[in-house]
Amino acid sequence: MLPQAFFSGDTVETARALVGKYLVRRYGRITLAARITETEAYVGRMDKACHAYGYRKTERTKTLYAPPGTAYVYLIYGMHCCLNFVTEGEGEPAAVLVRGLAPRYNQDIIAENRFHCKCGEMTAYQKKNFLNGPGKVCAGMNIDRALNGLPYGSQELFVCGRLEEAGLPPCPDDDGPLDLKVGKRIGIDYAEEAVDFPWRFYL
DNA sequence: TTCAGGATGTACT
DNA sequence: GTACATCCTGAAC
Repeated sequence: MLPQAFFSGDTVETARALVGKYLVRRYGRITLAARITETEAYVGRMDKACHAYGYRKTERTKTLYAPPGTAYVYLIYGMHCCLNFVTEGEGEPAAVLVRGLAPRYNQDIIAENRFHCKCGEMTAYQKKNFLNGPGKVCAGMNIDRALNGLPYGSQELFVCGRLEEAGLPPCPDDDGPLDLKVGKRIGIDYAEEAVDFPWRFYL
């Protein structure tokens, strides 16, 4: 498991560093794992796209002020959940949004959560649109608002640098250098000058 | 393969 | 009442 200190530094750097790491989700007797392929940084201090812009503090945003590594999960567009990890020091509202994943362990269960069918039964369209969006990430990994505020270090949800750290078989495809790309964030057209910040990282 | 449009509930003004 | 860090469907090409 990555140490909590991984999340305590600069938010943009943390977003960059999270790409290629592994998200591990445990519930009941089930363990799911997936590689993080896409992230975005949100910084309340000066970022109009962030829910806590200008240190706004409400019932929803209070989780952003929690210690680093805390899970921030909220509902968007009335029907989808988004998963973030809180960054920087406690009291400093910032987070990294997990926008995309590549399944690595128990793919059949992830497919079941997402499409109510097994991996082998997915259509080409479903394979292409498996976990390539924040709402899809939460659906596949069985993440909802019940996890909002979960402290980092819980066995229910954490991040590790290698699958072996979670007792899972490694994925040889993941060896080698990362082809990391940088771009503008998505779906924040209202955020004025912040729409152009190059705070999105993806493979 | 791309596009437009609708679903849907909560937070905030 | 308005906006929202989205996803899916169906139709056209």
